[in-house]
Amino acid sequence: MRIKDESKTDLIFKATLNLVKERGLAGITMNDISKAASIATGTLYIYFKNKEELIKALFLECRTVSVQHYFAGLQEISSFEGRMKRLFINIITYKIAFFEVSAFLEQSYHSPFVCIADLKKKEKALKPLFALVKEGIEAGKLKNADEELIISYLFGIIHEMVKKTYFSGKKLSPETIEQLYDMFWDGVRRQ
Amino acid sequence: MRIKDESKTDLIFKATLNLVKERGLAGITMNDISKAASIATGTLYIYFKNKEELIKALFLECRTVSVQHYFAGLQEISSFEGRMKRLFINIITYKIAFFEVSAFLEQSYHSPFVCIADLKKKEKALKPLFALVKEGIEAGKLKNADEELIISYLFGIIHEMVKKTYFSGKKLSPETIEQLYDMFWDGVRRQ
Amino acid sequence: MRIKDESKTDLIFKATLNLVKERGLAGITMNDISKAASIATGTLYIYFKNKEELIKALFLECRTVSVQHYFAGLQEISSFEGRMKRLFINIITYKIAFFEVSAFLEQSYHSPFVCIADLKKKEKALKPLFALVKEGIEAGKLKNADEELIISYLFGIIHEMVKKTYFSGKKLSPETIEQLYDMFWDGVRRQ
Amino acid sequence: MRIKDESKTDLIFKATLNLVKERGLAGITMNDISKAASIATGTLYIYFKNKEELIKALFLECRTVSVQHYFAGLQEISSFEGRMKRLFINIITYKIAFFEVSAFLEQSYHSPFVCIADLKKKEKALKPLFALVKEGIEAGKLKNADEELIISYLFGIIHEMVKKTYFSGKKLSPETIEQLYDMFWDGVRRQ
DNA sequence: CATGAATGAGACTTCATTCAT
DNA sequence: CATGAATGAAGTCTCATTCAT
Repeated sequence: MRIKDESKTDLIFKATLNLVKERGLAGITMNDISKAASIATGTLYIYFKNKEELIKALFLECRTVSVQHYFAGLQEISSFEGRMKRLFINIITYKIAFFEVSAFLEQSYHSPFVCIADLKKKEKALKPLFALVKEGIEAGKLKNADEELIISYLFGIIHEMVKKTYFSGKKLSPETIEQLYDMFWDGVRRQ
Repeated sequence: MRIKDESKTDLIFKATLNLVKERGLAGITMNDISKAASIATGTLYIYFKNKEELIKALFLECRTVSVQHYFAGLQEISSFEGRMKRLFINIITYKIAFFEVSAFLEQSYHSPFVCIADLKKKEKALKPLFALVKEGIEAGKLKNADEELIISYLFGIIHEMVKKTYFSGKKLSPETIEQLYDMFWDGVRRQ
Repeated sequence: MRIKDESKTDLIFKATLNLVKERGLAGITMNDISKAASIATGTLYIYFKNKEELIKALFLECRTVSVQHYFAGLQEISSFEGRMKRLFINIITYKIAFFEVSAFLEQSYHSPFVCIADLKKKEKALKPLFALVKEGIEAGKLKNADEELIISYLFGIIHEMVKKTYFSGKKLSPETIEQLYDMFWDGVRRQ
Repeated sequence: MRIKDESKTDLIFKATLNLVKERGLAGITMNDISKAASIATGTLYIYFKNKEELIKALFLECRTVSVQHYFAGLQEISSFEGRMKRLFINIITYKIAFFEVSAFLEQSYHSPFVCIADLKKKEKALKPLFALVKEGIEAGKLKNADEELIISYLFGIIHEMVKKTYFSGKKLSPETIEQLYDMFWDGVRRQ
């Protein structure tokens, strides 16, 4: 018999992400996905109970993978400032490079597929980020604001830039990233 | 006669905005809208050719009204710093108060309903904002960055905060707005 | 607007009964039903939430109508024997004339559509029959057996005969009915 | 090798009968059957060309086995009355004990799987029963009615009782069987 | 032979749109 | 204009059957 190939899950995920990037979460059908993944419609239902489960699974996968990239290489850096910058660069670089993931996550929040319980888990995944911010505040390096406020500020800057970059069709130069980081940093550092 | 028309259009718009806020643009049907607006399905098609036109019209309406609020009372302020701050407060206050408008606009960008031509007009509507930023740069008050970069920075911060506020279910205190503005301002002012 | 025509429910019911008679409950699709009723598929879903509800509603309708026919004209007859015979004739005549109803009810019992709760209500509908049998027993005219036993005996005889008649393609002559009734009566009367 | 085959066929048959008893013939899939039989779906198709063949084969098997039970021990009884009673008891006892077989046969008649040709063979299998009834009529012991009428009467009584017993969840006591037989016998014997 | 993943036709159901009233 | 029942194309999902291992 053919062995159930878990790499097929990946195939399906990739096809879905590409379609969502192009047409939006609202505009894709199970038929679209199966065709994009070069498999039969019925096969989708071997790997996922229904459309909702497929989207939910993809959502969780995207979030997990995203967060892993965010924190890559961070523990090797000693200075707080270095880690902050590396984190910023990590996030924006990843979100640009894998815009489909970024776009999918964004749209999932407003979809009927992802429930609040799933969203709650996000904060857990971002704990190291909270810790880093807390460390900065306590060390007197960041403004004495609510951690969540600072994190919203961080992601807000990045999200908007990533979107703008994608829709403009241009590349994001290292210089622009540097400029953006400077704005971020000047905004949060204690002055 | 004309008055009756407009009031019904408004009714439809309001119903749609509320539904989108609750279920997302992907999850609403023409039937949902007509029920929420307490009119018959067929009546929708008297006022709008089809679903796409309805969404598009609502999109344009939302954008126009939004921008009007953004710039309200701005010309009465003389100092650049004052106008910048007032603009920031205007935008975030409006987006919080009319989250349904904000959420709808956000989702429309990724929908199959709003085309690129429609989006292009946005920049036109935001011209006064571009002018203000340009003025700040030329006056040496803002960092010497690309105007679009600064505007992305501005909206990024606000969008994220607005979303966070809505989903947390809490109110946004004037103090927090003040804090957020400080971060914004420290990020963009020339230092 | 077109007024929701409750006679359409009847149209759907009749189409369904005919199809079930010909192909069995297992072999019919919503598409089949809509075509047989000369309406669009979607229209079915205006009148019934889904296939299960359609079948269930038809089941209840068939049972109600059947029982009404069983007891027609019974109260005009004074003698117990007369009422018993009239009932027997009523039932077998109705089941032959409306074989589609009879067949549908039979098949519904074994379908995934009709639940036990629905079946329970049957006994309530047949109460007058139980009363008649009880009367006969207490008057010493029927064998002193459990009422349910006697009623099973009654329906068993009829059901089998009705099926046999339909599948043979022949008519059931009054003489044969008479013969069958004699067998029934000799079986139940106290001797 | 051949033995292994037959044991698997049996396994499939038993699984199918159980499922039909629980969910009805309409509600079972090849997947259900394979799971209930603890084999792979593909294996089903080694033993049966397709679903129709499986059901048809099971139908024929059930009928053959049923009839064997009906006539078991009959030739050892000398009196007509004794044989008649034994037959009645045999049939009802078997149908109660193997209700799944009884239910399956009943439902098969109305299914798209069993064709008329298959049904015709039934009468052949029941020839000894026809002979017995004929003997009774000619000996002046049974009413002078059509043999088929008497046989319908016999099976009708039994079928209804068997169904009632199963759905009530209770056991059928020997006394009740005796009572039912008395009703049957009083109904058919010449008086 | 046995397996069960893969297939895709066809079932059930939804929903944008039309139309008779 | 307003209505909402009717439509049917298109979506989601199931399941008998095939096939690579």
